Amino acid sequence: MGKSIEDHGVPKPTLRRMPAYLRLLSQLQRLGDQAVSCTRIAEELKQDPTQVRKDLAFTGITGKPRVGYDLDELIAKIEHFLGWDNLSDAFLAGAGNLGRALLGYSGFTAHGLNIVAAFDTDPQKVGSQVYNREVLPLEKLPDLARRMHVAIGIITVPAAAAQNVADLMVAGGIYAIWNFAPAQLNVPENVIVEHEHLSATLAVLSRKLAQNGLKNISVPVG
Amino acid sequence: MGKSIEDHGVPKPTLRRMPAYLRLLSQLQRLGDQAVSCTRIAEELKQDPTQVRKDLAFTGITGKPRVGYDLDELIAKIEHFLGWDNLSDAFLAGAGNLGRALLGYSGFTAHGLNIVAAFDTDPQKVGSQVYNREVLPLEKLPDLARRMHVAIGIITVPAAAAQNVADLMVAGGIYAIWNFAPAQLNVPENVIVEHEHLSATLAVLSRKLAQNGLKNISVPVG
DNA sequence: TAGATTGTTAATCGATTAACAATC
DNA sequence: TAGATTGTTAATCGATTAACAATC
Repeated sequence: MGKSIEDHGVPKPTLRRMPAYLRLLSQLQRLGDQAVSCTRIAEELKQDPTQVRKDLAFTGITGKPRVGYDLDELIAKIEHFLGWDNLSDAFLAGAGNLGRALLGYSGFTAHGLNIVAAFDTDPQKVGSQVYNREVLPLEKLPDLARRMHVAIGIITVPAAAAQNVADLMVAGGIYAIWNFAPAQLNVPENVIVEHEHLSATLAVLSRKLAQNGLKNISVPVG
Repeated sequence: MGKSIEDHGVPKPTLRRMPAYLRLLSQLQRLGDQAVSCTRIAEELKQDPTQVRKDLAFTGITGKPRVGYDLDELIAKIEHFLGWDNLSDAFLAGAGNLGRALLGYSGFTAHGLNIVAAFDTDPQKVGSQVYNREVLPLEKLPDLARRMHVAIGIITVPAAAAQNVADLMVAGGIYAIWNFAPAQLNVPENVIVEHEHLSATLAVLSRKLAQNGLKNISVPVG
């Protein structure tokens, strides 16, 4: 409901495929390739070549018939398209195992994400350092977010605490939330929320398993 | 390409919405409600009522006009539909922070998932216990998987190691893989793979941010 | 009964795939 | 040149949303 006026109608599936392109392209770049065709990309990623071509067209790239796309240029265009060519600061709430995993992942800076601090309510955790980031008391989040102009909030707290954390983030002027808690979040319209709902993926996996399970087991191995 | 013969055409988006229904329904159950209407569900989850009705119809439930669906029955039907009413054993490879987060999450048993052991190559980790699960050497995975008839493999290793781990899982007869590594996996056709690609979600978030960012910042707060 | 809700068919919307002319 | 590949338009497919009769 109400797509942004600024969004030039990029399909969400297209956006979700972009990182896979980027990964493959970086590999090819490391191998010393200069150019790449949609045909090649499609083969490697087991996708439809036309789909790849349409996806890439959204970045504004222009290719050469019989050659394909310039690799360096394509990578730059995709990174710019996603806004991964400049960093946004982020606060992470919930310094448990999942939070630590995200804090410890070094790949995010290449994805435009710079987690600058973590927050928790646990006095045992507050004051400690996790992968060179300070763990601060949760109640300080709104004030600090506002003062540091932090754009992104990452929620890795238990489901029961998620809405409260989201409220604090919104209060601090954060307007993009990446939510890992299995909970619905109610936020103002202008705040972007993307959910990482593990249970959604698990539902697909479970259902396929329940459907295919018997078939697979009944096939003799030797 | 080649949808399973056994899959009675359930749309993937429908499957992905099921866990959210289940969460809401359990909440209502705890509040003591006996029945629930699609209208109600749609309102709570901010969805279209017709869509909810269609989704629920896949579970085989029948409702009563003016009343809705019996809450207990609906929960049972969804759980059965997803195969969450009986447990599947799973092996987890990669006992880092993310692996630990999954091992420590107690909600999976309610989602049909029983992680019985973890595997790692790090001698420091091997032999230890993580949330009551033994951490075993990775090379033992195939043999153990086969002997224990483990159906599901969870990959939480770095991207560079993911394909090798997938190969070991397939060698052990595992036929459903839940992949958290930012890597493509090549597996035989009959093996189910579902990816938890954080970068895909991040791409959507980043793009929206890049598009809406200026607009949001320019709106005065007071 | 009146009216809220179900179940289902039809219309719309959006994404994928196919077809094909243009080009290097 | 011949032919692989791009760019784009048209056709298909699948999911969402609208419309509406049936029902309790």
